[in-house]
Amino acid sequence: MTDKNIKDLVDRYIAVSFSVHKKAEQLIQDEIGSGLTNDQHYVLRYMNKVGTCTSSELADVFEVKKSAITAIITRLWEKGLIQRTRDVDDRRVVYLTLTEQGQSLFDKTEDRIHKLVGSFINQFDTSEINQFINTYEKLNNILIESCECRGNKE
Amino acid sequence: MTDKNIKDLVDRYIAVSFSVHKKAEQLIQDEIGSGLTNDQHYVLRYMNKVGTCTSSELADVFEVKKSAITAIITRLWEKGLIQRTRDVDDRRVVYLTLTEQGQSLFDKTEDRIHKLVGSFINQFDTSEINQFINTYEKLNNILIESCECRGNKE
DNA sequence: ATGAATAGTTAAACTGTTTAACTATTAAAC
DNA sequence: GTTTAATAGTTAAACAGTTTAACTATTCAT
Repeated sequence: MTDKNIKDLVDRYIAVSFSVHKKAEQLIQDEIGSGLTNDQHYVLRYMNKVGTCTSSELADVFEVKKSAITAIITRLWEKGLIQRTRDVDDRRVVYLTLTEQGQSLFDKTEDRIHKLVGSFINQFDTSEINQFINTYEKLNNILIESCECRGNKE
Repeated sequence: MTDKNIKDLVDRYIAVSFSVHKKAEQLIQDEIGSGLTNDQHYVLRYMNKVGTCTSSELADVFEVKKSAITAIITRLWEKGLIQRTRDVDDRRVVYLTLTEQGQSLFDKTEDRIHKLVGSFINQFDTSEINQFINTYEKLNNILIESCECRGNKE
């Protein structure tokens, strides 16, 4: 591949990924309403998936420091969306779970997001979607490997 | 497509796009060094592309309010990377350009980024890259249309 | 039993963001 | 022409998210 091709590809990729990222965040923001930020929504999403987790686990998953998680968790906790429960055996550990309110908020939002996504994927055929997400995941693996080589463990 | 398929697709897409976004930002951060944030780099990138621009233009391009641009521009200006020049005809307007220092910093960084990207795209064949970015751009257009329908002009 | 490691929090500092008020300037209406 | 609108940009206050560094409390290891 020539240098110019690489340059064009970089420009094109940065432009489209910026725009898609921005638009997607905006659409999600519309669905979750003004009471929650996107990042807070992603935390609820993860907790919905795994049921119970800890701050350290969230810091690993979202690739940020634990103190960043504390800030987000505290805000969700103040909104009454999550619960903090100390482990009785290892009293350093705090288990995080969705409250009923948090669960029902997430469920409602997720419904709307699924409807929205449904309306988008009608416009692609299945093979195009599969091809796209496969390449995306392949790119992800290459980036992960590259980050590990460079010692960017997190 | 079934509801479960949609759910799986949403989960898979969110996971991979989060991870790729994070890794890409990290790799770019490694290349641009600690003196600059990613957002600041993207502003330099745009200015390198167009030569001269205004704050209002940047606000349009990056889809943020003008005051957010002022903050970023001021930080780049304090680092001596960009120049502010008042228009002599319309004295409300301030033209923004890269200083020599800003240009040379961007050029050096861009070289390294191109080398890095070059090492990645070796691992895909051309048709896969084209297919991927075409679908990505198609998705972008769908999202743009959807945002416009909902009145999210910016 | 002491010292090291772990889980989580707190505080300070910073970037990026929005809203709202403001200045300065230009354009439009009359 | 003067007054009114709109435009370009900045400033200030407030907030979310982030990191670093110091700290508490607890558990593990030797």
